[in-house]
Amino acid sequence: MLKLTRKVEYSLIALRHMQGKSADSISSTKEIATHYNIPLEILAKTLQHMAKEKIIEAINGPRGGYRIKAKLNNINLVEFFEKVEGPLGLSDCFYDASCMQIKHCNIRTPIQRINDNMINMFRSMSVKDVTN
Amino acid sequence: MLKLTRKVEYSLIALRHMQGKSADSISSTKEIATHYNIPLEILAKTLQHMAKEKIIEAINGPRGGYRIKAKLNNINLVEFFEKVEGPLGLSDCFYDASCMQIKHCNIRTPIQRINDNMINMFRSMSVKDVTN
DNA sequence: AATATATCCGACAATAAATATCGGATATAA
DNA sequence: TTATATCCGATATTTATTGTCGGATATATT
Repeated sequence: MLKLTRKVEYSLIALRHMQGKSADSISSTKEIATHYNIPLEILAKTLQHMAKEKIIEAINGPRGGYRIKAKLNNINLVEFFEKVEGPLGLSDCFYDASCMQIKHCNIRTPIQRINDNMINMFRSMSVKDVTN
Repeated sequence: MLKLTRKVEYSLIALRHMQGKSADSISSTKEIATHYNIPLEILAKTLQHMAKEKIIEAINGPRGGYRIKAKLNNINLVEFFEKVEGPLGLSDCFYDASCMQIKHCNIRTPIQRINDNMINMFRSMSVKDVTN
């Protein structure tokens, strides 16, 4: 529990990889996948997703690939995680009402407090803090 | 991602339930399961596990059940999560060496930093902070 | 002593979430 | 025109979580 997903890990690996090169140089999916031992198709999807979210931009065609588009120090980790994986929360009940014990639940408020702490912690870090 | 498991949620619900009663009164699995709409067998396992970890103690036989044994303000959330669910970490590689890109991984250290922040945050809260 | 109620516990089954694969499309540099 | 790259929906596989079953042991009550 409390794990990041591979999608998030692969996204961060890719961003850090691009970050290490000159600003407008282009990295292809294959280049990144082989270098870090990531399944090509998965990484492809992950990068396409980030492109759709305007974090990176795609260049089509041969010699194409991706390069960083957004200012990574302007994206905090909550925003980033939500762009890549969707809503964030220790329990589903914070963004999805359906729960068997919604009426009797005695830990919703306490867990909400922990959740807030966690969110604040992630919000205090930018993507650049991770990729630098 | 970054979710608590039901096992943890059920454990906290049960503890908070017991916390709300006089110190030596006993709560049976059935009582808790029906009140909070938790599958009986799952809750049974969860409570047995907490008993083995000396967080609660079991009283056998009819009119038996469980009551709180440990000082809940002496158990921080990292200890608690690890007792209930095992090792804690944003990625497996912090406690399990096997990783495809262990050699080339470029985000291990950055993620370790986030991980440390998260651990510190959980360590600063006691179980009692949640169940009170 | 018999009975009913409770915990105990290993093995297994079902479900859900995450991870990975496939097939075929479109874009474009050379 | 060709080769290389992104694009993207559908689907399969794997893993982790969640839940079920069967039968054992302990003990208060009658």
